[in-house]
Amino acid sequence: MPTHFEGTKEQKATLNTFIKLMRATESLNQRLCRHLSEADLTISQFGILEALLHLGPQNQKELGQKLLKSGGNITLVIDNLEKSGYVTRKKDQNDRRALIVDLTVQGKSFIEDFFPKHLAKISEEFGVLDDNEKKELGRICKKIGMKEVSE
Amino acid sequence: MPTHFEGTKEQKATLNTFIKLMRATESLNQRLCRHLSEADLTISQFGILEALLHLGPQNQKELGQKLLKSGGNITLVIDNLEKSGYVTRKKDQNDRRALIVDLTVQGKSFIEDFFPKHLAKISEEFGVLDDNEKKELGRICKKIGMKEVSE
DNA sequence: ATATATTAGCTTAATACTAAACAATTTAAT
DNA sequence: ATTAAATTGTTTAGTATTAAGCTAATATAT
Repeated sequence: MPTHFEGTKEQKATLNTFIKLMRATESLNQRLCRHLSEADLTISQFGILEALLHLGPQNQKELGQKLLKSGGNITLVIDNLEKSGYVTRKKDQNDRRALIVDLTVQGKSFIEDFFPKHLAKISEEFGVLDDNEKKELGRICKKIGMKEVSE
Repeated sequence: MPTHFEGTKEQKATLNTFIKLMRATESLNQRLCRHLSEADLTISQFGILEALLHLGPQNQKELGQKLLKSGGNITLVIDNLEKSGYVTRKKDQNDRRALIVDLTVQGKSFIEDFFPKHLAKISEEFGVLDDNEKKELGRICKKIGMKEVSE
C-alpha cells in the first residue's frame, strides 16, 4: 500500500531540499571515491594528505578537528597511511602526549602530483554549475555548516 | 612550512564551494545522527524504515537503489533491523531469488511515530535558511545529483 | 608539592560501507 | 530444450566511523 508522505507544504518543501542535498553529496562523493580508488586512496586518507600538504605537520588531534573526525578514527587512518609509506609519526618534544604527523618524501611527492588531478576531477563535477550557482551554493552551505559551532 | 593551496582563482572558488558543501552535509548529518541515536537508530536504518513506510514493501535490490547503497550493505542493515524486530523478510513468490522486506506491526508503529519527530528536527536545522534559499539549494543540488544518472 | 582534572592517543565493540567472489534463480540466446 | 548471461542476495576482507574505556602525560587547584 504505497503511500507517499503527506505533510504540510512547508514540511514537504524542507524534506525535499534535505533529500536533494543528501543525494547530491552522496553521489558526488561516490564519483570522487572512484577517482581516489584509482590511486588506491580512500577519501579520509586523501583528506589527511591534503591537510598535511597545505597546512603542514600537525598532531592527530588537530587533524581530527579539521576533518570533523573522532580520535580513534584518525588513529586508524594514519595507521594505514603509515603502512603505505606516505606519513610518519614523530614524538612532539614539547608535549610528549602528542604525535606529530608529517608527510614522508614519497608521500609529499605523491600528493603534490595527485592533488591537482583530483581538483580537476572536482572542477569537472562542478561543471554543471555556473559561477553564480557555485557562489550561492557555497554561501547557503556555509549557513548550514555554521550551526555546528553553536553545539 | 605551512603553505596554503595556490591555484587559479576559478580552482580556488570551486574548491571552496566543494569544501563548504561537504562540511555542511557532514555537520548536518552528525547532528541528525545524534537525534537518531536517541531512538537507537542509525541513519541507514532510518532510511530503510522511512522508505518502507512511504513507498511500501520492496526487495533489497530496490532499497539499495533508492538509498544508493550496495547489496552487501543492505543485507547487513536489514539484518540489524530484523534483530530489532522492526522488519521481516518474506520470499517473493514471483521471483524466488528475491526477498521482500516489510515493516512489522511494531516497526510500522515505531516509524509512524518517529518520522514526524525527525522531520521536525530536520526543519529546525533548516531554520537558518529562508524559503528562497531552500528552493535554490534544492535546485542546485539537483543539478549535481543528476550527474549520477549519466554514469 | 600533591591531588585532581584535562588532554592525546590507543583499543575495543558495534555498525556502515564497498568490492569481489559465490549460490540460487531467472532470462535470453541459440 | 539447453546453454549462456544476467540478477538477487549472502559472505568475506578491508576501511571507515563512533563511543566508551584505557594509559600516559600535562595542566590546574589547593
